[in-house]
Amino acid sequence: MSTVTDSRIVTAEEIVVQLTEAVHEHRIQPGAKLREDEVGDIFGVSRTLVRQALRAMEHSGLVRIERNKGAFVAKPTLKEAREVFEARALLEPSTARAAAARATPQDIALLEQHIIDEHAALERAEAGLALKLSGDFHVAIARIADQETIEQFLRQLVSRSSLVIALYWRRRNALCESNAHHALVDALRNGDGDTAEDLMKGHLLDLLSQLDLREQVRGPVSLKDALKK
Amino acid sequence: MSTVTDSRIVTAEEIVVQLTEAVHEHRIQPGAKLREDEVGDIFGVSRTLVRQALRAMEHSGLVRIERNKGAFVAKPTLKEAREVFEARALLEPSTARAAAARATPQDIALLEQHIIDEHAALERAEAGLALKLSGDFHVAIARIADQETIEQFLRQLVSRSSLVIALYWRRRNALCESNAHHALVDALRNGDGDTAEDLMKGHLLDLLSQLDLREQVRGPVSLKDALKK
DNA sequence: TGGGCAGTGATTGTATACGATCTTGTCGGT
DNA sequence: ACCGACAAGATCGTATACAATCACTGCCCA
Repeated sequence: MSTVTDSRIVTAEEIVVQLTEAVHEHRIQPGAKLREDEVGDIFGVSRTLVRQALRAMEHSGLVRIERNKGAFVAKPTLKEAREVFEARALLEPSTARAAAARATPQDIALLEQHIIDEHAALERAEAGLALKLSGDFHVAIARIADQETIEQFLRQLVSRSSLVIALYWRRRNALCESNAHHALVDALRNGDGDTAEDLMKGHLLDLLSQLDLREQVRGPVSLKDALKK
Repeated sequence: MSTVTDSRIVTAEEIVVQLTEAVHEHRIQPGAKLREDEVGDIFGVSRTLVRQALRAMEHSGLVRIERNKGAFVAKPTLKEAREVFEARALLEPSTARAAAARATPQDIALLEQHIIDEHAALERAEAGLALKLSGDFHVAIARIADQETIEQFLRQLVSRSSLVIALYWRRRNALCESNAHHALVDALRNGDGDTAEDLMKGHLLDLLSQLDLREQVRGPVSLKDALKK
């Protein structure tokens, strides 16, 4: 089966979702080229819709488009990586506090199911899926806080975080232990905003500490970059 | 002159900039329809580029696109209006602090020129232009802080703020007195991060207090909206 | 007289076609 | 043998063409 979605209505948004998932789950590596014809063939649509999708992903920072060159999965620099987590540190703690004040039992149940799914993915050694679910968890909190604007920003930041993790994660084995997530859910259930805010702040710092943002030893983008001088 | 830019290379980005400016300066009202053919004729390009531009503006929240209906300048609801300023309250104070630690004499000079331009626009009774410049001032601070990610978010938030102001501004005459901006520049010049952060926080609260976010009494966009039922 | 319904024009959605630009491979000169 | 110019192929950028959908008008009928 060459086409992912046979006999289905494929919209640009659908392509964005599928590609985004693939990037989140690290099935497509940062720097990978996304040729318009190729993607179009896979989804069974013309380049028109593919271009729309790629532009959308460029706006959310997941894809970089170079004129007359094409679209590539973004490769955040060290600076960008730091900026992403700095922005998250500004947005998420307050949002967690707001979520604690609004979380309904249904919300809590949803988050708990989320954690279960995450564990299951880890046990099946599907690290990519687990990472994606972990990101969704953070977005879900913004949704519970009923902050659509921040949720939208956070979606972008979580996406870029996934790229950062693909590039700068220190030890591949130990994925973010969801103890932090568990504790957060507890705080939300109790409506304890102070604790939720602190836990979120700590959780983000913890994530950051597991990244290797000191020196760029990682493989260079292009040969030109690698060999210049 | 029917075309804004005769004998010039017009790119999608150019269209975004021009349209965005027009919205910022309130020359296009929230809710206004942006027909693809019409915009295309004005800029002398085909609908392809116009669609690209409108999609981009949709992503930044300045335009809302309804399938098979067309693109409209966004009309933030009361909730969205509040969210915009809540998000700014989270991002900007810290950013002002960071800017205070990094601002060079050139940066300060740039901001001061900004304030002068703003005053000049006010004296010429060009309220729209003054508003746009005022927004640029906030973005400039993020740039000084060297936070590209936050700068990008802030650009969107300032855009939407412009829409919010168009819809919910209480008294049309008194535009944001740039005393606040002046004091901020002073703090930045002195490298006083604490003061800069506090001033920014107060400035945003001040802006918010000048909005009428209680009830939506404002006039509807189209006759149909006005007369339905 | 008022509501439903089909026809028509206008507008958007998607695909295709053509031109521009970059990359790559080859050939001739030095 | 090496370097530069040129040509062919691939890929992207923009315009145009056609299909789908929507809004509106005018008609018909209760």
